[in-house]
Amino acid sequence: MGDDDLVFKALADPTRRFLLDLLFARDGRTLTELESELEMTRFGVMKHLRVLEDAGLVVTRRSGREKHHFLNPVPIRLIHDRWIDKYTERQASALADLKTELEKQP
Amino acid sequence: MGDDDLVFKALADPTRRFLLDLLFARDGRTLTELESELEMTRFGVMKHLRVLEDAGLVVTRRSGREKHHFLNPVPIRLIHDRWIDKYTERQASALADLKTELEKQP
DNA sequence: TTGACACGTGACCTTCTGGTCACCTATTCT
DNA sequence: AGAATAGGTGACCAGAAGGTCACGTGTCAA
Repeated sequence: MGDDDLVFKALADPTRRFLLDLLFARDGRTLTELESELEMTRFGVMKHLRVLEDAGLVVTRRSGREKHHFLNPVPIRLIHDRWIDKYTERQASALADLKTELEKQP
Repeated sequence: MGDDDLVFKALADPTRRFLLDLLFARDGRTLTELESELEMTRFGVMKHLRVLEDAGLVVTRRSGREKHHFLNPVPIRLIHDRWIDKYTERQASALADLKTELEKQP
C-alpha cells in the first residue's frame, strides 16, 4: 500500500476528520480526552487514531501512561501540491475563499 | 451526506486519484480516452468519474455524443484550508517541498 | 501492594465499496 | 436507413472498512 493511500484512506472517514479538527483546535490531547468528545467507544476512537498515526497525519508522544496526540499538516500540504500547481494556486485559493465567505451567510 | 464527505470518499480510491492525475496533466479528455489509460472496464471508469463529478472534483461539458472532463481544484484547496492556517502554511509548505526533494534522489 | 486508571490486542459482525456484466439510448458517418 | 461509435443504467458478487466486545499490559497513587 502506497504512502499516499494511507493518508487518503485515513481522511475518508468523518470521525477521523473530526479528530483532526479537534487536534487542529488544540494539540496534545490524550485518547481519553478525545474519546469524551465523541459518541463512540474508546476502542473505536483508538482504532481511528491508529489509522491517522499510520498515515502520518497524527504524531504521538508518550509520557508515563499517557499518550499525547499532535496534528501533522505535511501530508495535507502534499495533497494540495499534487493537483494545484503554483500558477493556478491564486485562482483556486480565491475561489475557495469566496465559497467559504458565501457559506457564512445562508 | 455532507458536501466534504463526497470529496474525501472520492479521493480515497487510487484509481480516482490517477484519473485526477491524468486530468491534471491534460484537461478535457473523454471517457474513452481515459479508459484507454487504465486496466479496467469502461464501466468501472465511468463509475469512478461519476463519483468524482458528484464530489465536484471533476466538471464535465457535453459536445455532441462526447463528454469532456475537467479538473476542478477548488475542493482540494478547501481541504488544505481546513487544517492548515496561514500561520503554519509556510512551515508545512517548506517541509512538504523538502520531502519531495529528498524523494527525488533515493 | 492493591486498586484504579490509561492504553492496547484479537476476534467478530454488519455495512459499504470496487469491479463486472447484460442490456439500453443517443449521435455520427457512409 | 443502417452500422458503428460514445456514453449510460441496474443488478450482482467478492472483499474491505467501521464499530463493539472480552480480555490483557503497564503506570500511578493511597
